[in-house]
Amino acid sequence: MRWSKDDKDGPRGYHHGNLKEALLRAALELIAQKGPAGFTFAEAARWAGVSPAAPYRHFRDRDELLASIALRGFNLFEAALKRAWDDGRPDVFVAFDRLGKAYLEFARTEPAYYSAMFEAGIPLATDPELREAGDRAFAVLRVVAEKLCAQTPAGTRPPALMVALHVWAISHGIASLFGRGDAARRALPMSPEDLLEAQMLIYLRGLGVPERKSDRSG
Amino acid sequence: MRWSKDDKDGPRGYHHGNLKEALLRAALELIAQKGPAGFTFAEAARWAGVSPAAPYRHFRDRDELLASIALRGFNLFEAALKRAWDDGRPDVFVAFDRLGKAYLEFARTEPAYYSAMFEAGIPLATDPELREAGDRAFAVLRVVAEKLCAQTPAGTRPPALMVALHVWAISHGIASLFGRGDAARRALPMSPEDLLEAQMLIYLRGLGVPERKSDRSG
DNA sequence: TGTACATCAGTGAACGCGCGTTCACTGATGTAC
DNA sequence: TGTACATCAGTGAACGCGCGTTCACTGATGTAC
Repeated sequence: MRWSKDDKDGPRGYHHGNLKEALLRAALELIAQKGPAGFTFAEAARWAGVSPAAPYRHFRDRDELLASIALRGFNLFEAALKRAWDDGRPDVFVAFDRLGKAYLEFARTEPAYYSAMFEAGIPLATDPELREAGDRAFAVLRVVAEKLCAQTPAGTRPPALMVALHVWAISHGIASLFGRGDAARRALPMSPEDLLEAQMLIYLRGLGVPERKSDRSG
Repeated sequence: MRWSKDDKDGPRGYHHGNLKEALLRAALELIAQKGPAGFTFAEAARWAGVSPAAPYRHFRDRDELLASIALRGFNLFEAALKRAWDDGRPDVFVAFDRLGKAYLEFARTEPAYYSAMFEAGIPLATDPELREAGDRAFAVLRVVAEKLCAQTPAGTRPPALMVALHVWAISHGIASLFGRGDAARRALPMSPEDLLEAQMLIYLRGLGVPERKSDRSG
């Protein structure tokens, strides 16, 4: 399928009408198929049903397109994490569990965004807008970490920032090693979701967060 | 610098003498600089000071060269982890801490091997030799996990395989998010080593492994 | 030790290909009056 | 409502480039006798 002129608005003739959007979608599809390195400006144009010169009206070059994808990815990611966390309702544990599952789900269902964000090697330092979007997504984890820390015994309470980084590292580790079912990764005796949930429960126990009555087993 | 004919054995003239090795080294250097996607057969040949047709005497194609690198990487990785673990001497905790640091050190000092092994998307399924090498490296973590589990209260003892996967995920998560100092990654308020050590200690506490007297702080 | 020969490991020229990029251009759209 | 014009968003042809790959070849090395 092609995200071309007749996608939704009907045929547009000479002007595409929504080429920028179509190029982003084409790039997402190509990245999902072949990884961030395996997409070219020219092929994205072809997918959009447009001449190879057309993309230059909308993006300076390949890297700018990739950065746009990462930017949008961070925004979607932030929204997905926020939605899952839902301000910690009905309680911190249920919400935290949802958060982990949402993380894995994002990595699995949006592999192109995920790899543009974390694996494509886009230099965050040089793009403030991108960096801020990444920071906003991380801020969600940061808030979650604060709520978790608030549950720990006051004497040995760890820094929330550190806990946020731990949560991120665990999630990213599982997502990138096991979370996307391609042939390069190995088979598992349990689902990534179960693996992550178990790991999070052990980690929380280690933090000294009191356990809920129901799930002692992990 | 070039890994060319006069590298060690003196000038060889028409025959390179050790081209296969030189190509592997050139590829490692190129991958370290530009990522697994950013190395080409032709450029590796140029680095080795050899015509673009020469590599075909030693590798069927680019993918075979990449797979060779991943294979060697797994072997080196296994050796590094084993060396760090040192059969759990002088005790499980000290050895486990060393293991984590060795993991991060490998990812940092051998980024080319590391990304060929875990990020290049080489299909493990189709290359038994590669898969076995990867399995042997993982087996080290598996043994470590068993020793850790042996320290936990018998009633709630978790499966060693799961613990091994957790240890791997934590290490990989930190290594790939924070462990290599390129511009794409973000600044941290603490070293990856400290971050990993703290996370491992919390995890062990959560497993119910009794703590050593000295380090209650994490 | 010397010679003839087979094999090995390179050369270098050539090819087709797709990419990134540019350029002058032109059809379509929006707007002022 | 119609017309003139400016601007926008595309075209399509062309370019140089580096890559992967092949081919007949040849210099170097090893070995049999």
